[in-house]
Amino acid sequence: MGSGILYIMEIPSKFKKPYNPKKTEKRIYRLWEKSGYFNPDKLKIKKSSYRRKQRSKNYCIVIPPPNITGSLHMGHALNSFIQDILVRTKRMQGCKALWVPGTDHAGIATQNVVEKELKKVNLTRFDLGREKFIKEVWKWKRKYGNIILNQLKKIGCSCDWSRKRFTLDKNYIKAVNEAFLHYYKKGWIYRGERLINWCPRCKTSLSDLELEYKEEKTNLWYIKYPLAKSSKYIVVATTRPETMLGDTAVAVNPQDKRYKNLIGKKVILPLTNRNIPIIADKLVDMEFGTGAVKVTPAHDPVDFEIAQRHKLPILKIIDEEGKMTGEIPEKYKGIYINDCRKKIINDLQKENLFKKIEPYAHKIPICYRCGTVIQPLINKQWFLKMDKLAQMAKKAVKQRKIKFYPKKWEKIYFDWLNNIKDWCISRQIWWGHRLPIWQCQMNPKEKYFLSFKKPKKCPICGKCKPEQIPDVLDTWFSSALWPFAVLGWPLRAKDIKNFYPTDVLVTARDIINLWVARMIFSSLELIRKIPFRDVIIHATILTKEGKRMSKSKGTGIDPLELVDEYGADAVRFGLIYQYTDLQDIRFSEENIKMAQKFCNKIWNATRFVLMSEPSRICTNIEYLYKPTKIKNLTSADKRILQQLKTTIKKVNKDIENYRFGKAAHILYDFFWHKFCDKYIEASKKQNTKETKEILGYVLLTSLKLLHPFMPFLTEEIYQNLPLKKKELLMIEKWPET
RNA sequence: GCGCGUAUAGCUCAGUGGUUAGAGCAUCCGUUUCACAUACGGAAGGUCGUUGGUUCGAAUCCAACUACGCGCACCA
Repeated sequence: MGSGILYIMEIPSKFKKPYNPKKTEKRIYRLWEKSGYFNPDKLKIKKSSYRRKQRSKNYCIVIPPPNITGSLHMGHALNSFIQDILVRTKRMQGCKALWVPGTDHAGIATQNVVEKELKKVNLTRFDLGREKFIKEVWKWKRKYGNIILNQLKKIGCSCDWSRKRFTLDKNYIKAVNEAFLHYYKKGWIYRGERLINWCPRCKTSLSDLELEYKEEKTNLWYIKYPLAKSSKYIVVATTRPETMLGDTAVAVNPQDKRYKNLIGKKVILPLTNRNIPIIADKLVDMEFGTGAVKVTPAHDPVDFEIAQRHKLPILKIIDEEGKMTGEIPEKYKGIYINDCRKKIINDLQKENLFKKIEPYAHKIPICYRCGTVIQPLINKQWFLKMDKLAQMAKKAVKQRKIKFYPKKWEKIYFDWLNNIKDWCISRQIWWGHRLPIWQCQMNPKEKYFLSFKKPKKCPICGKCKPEQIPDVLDTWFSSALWPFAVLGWPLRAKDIKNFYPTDVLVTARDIINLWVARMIFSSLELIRKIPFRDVIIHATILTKEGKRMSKSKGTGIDPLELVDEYGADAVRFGLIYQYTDLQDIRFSEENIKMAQKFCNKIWNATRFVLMSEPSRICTNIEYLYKPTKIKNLTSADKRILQQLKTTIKKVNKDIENYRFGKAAHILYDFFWHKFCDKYIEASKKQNTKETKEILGYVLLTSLKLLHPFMPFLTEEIYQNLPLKKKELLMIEKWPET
């Protein structure tokens, strides 16, 4: 194994100019794709001290599937950079590293986008009908659904595209059916009449997690409810006077001395002349309003709970369109809630039934997909029992089988699971996984059965033609299966055997419960394994002013525009340089500029190494790994080799502990200030053979360490180094210490 | 209402008990000799949110307060 020194007369001409990412990135990405090494099946397992530390020879991350309606924003970019750093590092460390890409059909979000398109030509989904509408959505998906995945290629993501998945693929549907069947057999799926969140615009139910809240400035109306057979009255305070039409009681706190002698008496509900009781319930807050609350069981979650306890009648007075309905005076029927409110206020005023009206601000729930005010209403829906699943999910994190980074986010997880309610899994939209539930048409009672195919004969009555219920599953029901469904479950797939549980999940804090928690219990229940060992919750990227980046407000920054201006590596390094454990990152473009300069610095340092006189570089990679043959070292030589060793150790540790920002700082400091400022300067004075060799060695080792962070630049340089045995930096051996 | 997080240079952030508190960007001054002016050398810039406490010693630990952000809530 000789020294393998190659004397070169001229450096590649491209190094004479500054680094040009635009001319490089596409070509390098094609080179990687052509190599096939994004697919771990093509990788050879390498001996490496790092590989031995790994739990298995395989390493796997599944991407949080972006919605097909999505286009890359800063959050996606940060999310993807982290995953790519991990996968690229593990690949170089000798693992069969797999990063599975894919997209989510995103039920309500996608349906809304296509509905908006239809609206432009004055059509609604109901005009088209279910079948035609779904065809339109597929058409839309084929046209736009892959945009975001192609954007991931532009920022250098090394996903295995041959394993790309979509939540409505044939095989994915099998997984969803299998999961449904499993829960159904256990008796955990049931149909129930409950108070649910209803979006009158999307015309579907929503789970609690799918709500957002916005501040509403309104009034608190104090309404007099006359006592029956008396001239006295009790005053109730409300923000929604129109719901009084559905009141079936007035409730007070049992401890409240003011009302003690009224409990059990009746009041006459104004405008309707119905008699309703005054009841006592501990949920009533004596401090709020008058301490007496009107109870509208069909349209308020707390009132519903009170009604169940006291067996009160439940009067539904608001329908799925957001209009007044039911047993109410004729003049209010069929009008929208807001108009009805005005009418009611007017009518109550006429009868002098307001004690007072005071301004009041509170938060009201809105739909997370369209922003429409949510109507709580009573409705028959399908639910999944959560008690056992929640227990399992809690246990796995408590026993540290799954760890959150940073740990503080576990609290949000536990808080939700501790107060869990059964999961309403049915949605009244059309785009999604249809519930495999069929209804017998003969029986006057509601009878249902499960079937994945159209049944020839009704198994209940034996006569009728059963019909499948129209509902689809909550999008998050299918997303919850993602990590194992993409690897081939429920089949006994090789990938499941080799890559499951996956190693790490990288995501943002807003879907800890919506998605992460549900993956955990789904995996534990359905395949008796955790879905991943570590959960990285990264910061949210805000504007410099600390505001949320939003397209509609024009505060968003398009990462691809940054890539266009500074190059993908600069965006990657600049963003990761800012990575911390904080909940937010205020984005500053200055860091991207810094990284761009850093790219150029590396480029120029390479030029120096290549043209240092006599122009030569070690050509034998083995030789370069361990410059043991180098003797006669100066103190500068020894120092830089020691500093390099320390840098490798620190970078390893920081990547291992998911401290990516710190790793970037260390690499920056080492390369610029220790290697360039000090050692390169020193090398100019000590023009020895050893120095030239150390220059090459330090450069190549630095390129390897930098590759997960800035893959394009480092690969491009590597491809132009005069090395004898050269393949791709992407699969080069990670530096050992 | 309850809980969590943050507050350090003009800006974005490092820095968790120990000499004169750091980086990048921005500012000012100087330098184009041969890797790089996307560079190099230098300067200026901070009562480390406020108040109190623990300690020989606090940006760092504790408490309260203020501001901003986030999450949850039974927001009638």
